[in-house]
Amino acid sequence: MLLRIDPASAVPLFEQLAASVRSDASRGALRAGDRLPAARGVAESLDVNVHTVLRAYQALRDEGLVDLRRGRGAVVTDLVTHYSELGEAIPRLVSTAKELGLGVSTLTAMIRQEYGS
Amino acid sequence: MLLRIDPASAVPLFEQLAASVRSDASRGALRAGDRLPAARGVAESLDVNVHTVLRAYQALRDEGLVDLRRGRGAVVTDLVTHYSELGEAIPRLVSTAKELGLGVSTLTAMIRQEYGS
DNA sequence: GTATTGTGCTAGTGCAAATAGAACAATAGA
DNA sequence: TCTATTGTTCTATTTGCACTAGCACAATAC
Repeated sequence: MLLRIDPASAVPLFEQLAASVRSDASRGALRAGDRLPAARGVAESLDVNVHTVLRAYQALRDEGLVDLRRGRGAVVTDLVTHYSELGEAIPRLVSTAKELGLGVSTLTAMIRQEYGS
Repeated sequence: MLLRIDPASAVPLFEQLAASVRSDASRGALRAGDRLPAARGVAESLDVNVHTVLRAYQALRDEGLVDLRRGRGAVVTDLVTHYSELGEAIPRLVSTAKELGLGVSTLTAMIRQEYGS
């Protein structure tokens, strides 16, 4: 379990952290019952604030990927199996978009639009 | 040509405006040579600032979807044909994500992650 | 019992979105 | 050519969010 961030990116740190976990989930590197590293430890090793890490964890809890409780930490739920199902569809769409010369923000904006309808 | 926004959304107004145009493009409702409504008119009818509309137009210009010049307005380029090619792949992915119970931000975050790799 | 871990609170800083007003420049059309 | 239209550029202000910081609190594990 390794969390990665790019401090220079425009994407918020807490979103990068959550995305890092989701990425592991869709790659099959995470299984139900696995425990994410403690927020305080992550914060120290990445040199970010504890609240920032916890905000990422809470985002993952809101979408049901982890179970979050004090004393115990962040535990991956059964939902993780669903994430790996998207592990094929997403790279396919992204490569298509790249071939067409579409940027990230363009593609995500189109998806947001589609979601709302 | 109808631009729609949701002032209550967390998504920036200028991005919503750009997304609205992209949506029309991918639906085939826009053709090369079509002209977007003047920024001042859009701003007035949607009750937003002119600069906000122009920022959306400039974003569309940066990605090559429109040609932007004073006096003439925003004219849709040939790139619009590419957008319609994604008109099938995106709804398919989105419906899959919805079936899995994934939210918008989750899906877009996963795509951002995939894009960077 | 004690350390660990998330929860909740207040407060401050920095940045981007959005608004506002004005002057300017290129294009279209009469 | 003259005039209205339309995007461009500039400065300035307000607002909200991300992030940091420190602290006390509560639940869980060992």
